Amino acid sequence: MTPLQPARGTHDLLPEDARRHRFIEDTAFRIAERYGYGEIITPIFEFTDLFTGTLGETSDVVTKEMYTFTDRSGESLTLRPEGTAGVARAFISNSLTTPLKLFYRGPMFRQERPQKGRFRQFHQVGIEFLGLETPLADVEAIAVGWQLLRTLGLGEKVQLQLNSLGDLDSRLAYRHALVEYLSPFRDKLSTESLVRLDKNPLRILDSKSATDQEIVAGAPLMTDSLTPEARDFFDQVMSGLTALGIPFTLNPKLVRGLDYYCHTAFEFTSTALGSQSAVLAGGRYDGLIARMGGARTPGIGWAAGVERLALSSGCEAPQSRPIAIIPMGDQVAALALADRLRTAGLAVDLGFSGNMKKRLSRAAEHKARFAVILGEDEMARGVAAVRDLDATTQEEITLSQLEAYLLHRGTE
RNA sequence: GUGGGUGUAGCUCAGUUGGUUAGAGCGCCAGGUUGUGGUCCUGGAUGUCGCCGGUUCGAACCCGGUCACUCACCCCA
Repeated sequence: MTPLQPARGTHDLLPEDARRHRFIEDTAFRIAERYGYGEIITPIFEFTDLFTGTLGETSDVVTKEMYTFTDRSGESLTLRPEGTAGVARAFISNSLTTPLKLFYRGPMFRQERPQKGRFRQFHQVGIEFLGLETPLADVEAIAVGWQLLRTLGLGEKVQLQLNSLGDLDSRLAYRHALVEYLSPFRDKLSTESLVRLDKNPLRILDSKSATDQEIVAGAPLMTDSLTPEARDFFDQVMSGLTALGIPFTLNPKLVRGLDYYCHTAFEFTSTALGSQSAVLAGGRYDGLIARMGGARTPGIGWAAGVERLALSSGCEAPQSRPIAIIPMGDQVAALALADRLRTAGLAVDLGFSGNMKKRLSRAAEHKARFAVILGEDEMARGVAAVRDLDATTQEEITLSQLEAYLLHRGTE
């Protein structure tokens, strides 16, 4: 028998963590809604080809991290490693029309070695804005992310890095220039980067090897290879961000992991996360949907890691405040009272064990707002002591009025 | 996938050069006490010392393997 523990890189979310998790997701959706986004829920697994065809042959996500399996009918299926491919597929499958703003959330799966802020089943929230090619769409999409981070209390802890990958022509030109520059350094580059030189040279830019960085320091800048059109697009994105008061820093070495990105690439990084610093990242992917076989449809989007947001934000998820009922006498009567209050929509914390003090302190731990003490004396007199745990005041209420009283106070 | 660190009670951790029935604090449970926000007192339960194998008269301790966690690389949100 296997040990009773969760599979590697997966976790149980206990109530306290789950509350934070849901709060982050809900906050993200609430904010996206203000920008006109609607939620889309796509399947957690898709045909394997969807991912191999769209994410890029060179990405590790495809080549060695996917949870791929064959079902009983012999179909190759894959647990989604990210959200955009599924949303794009849904856009085509359902013949949706643009402009379209879609929000998604849910689990993603990658078989990586777990570490801080990185898990095999992790959760993302994300948005996709389809159909507009204007740089203002990029600005607005980034604004959604910025609002989210600020709302979660991360405004000060996070930095927006911005770059442009340019259009296809710009990209090819730059790739060429970069390879040309790097080739003379072949014997000095790290072995990883040597592989990347052929496979995905842009990746060398964000290599963490010190010697690579020295070499890269003198490399031509991506922004210098932009076509005039791409340059203009990027300028408009920057001026838009400035107009909205969103601070950013240019990072000409910022690269996107997945193949389908062009033009705007951005990444909000947090210092609270060790080496997994990207907390919300995305970019423009004008070629993706056409490449999948749909009509040519530009798009911009981002995804944020819920666990990473939870790790770096100190935000407190609001908690419901129950009414604590402390029956010292007739417990059946207390149970009935609690049930009536619950039917009326109030949260009630009913404890049967421990002495008065213990129950009161437990009520405080559970963030109860009121404690209703049903002592034998009081019940004999037909009253209950209602203690306001915030104000530490207390008054006696007759049992017949108790329900109305709590309903009134509990919703004020 | 590669490298480092760590695995002892629910949690945080002690545990001497290998030596009897493996400990503490906190938490938990029961009872008592104090009627009004963590009190105090008494009592109690809980461990295959991560797992498997080896060395040894004897292993929580030494060795090998394995699993898990963790940090970094790779990659990525």
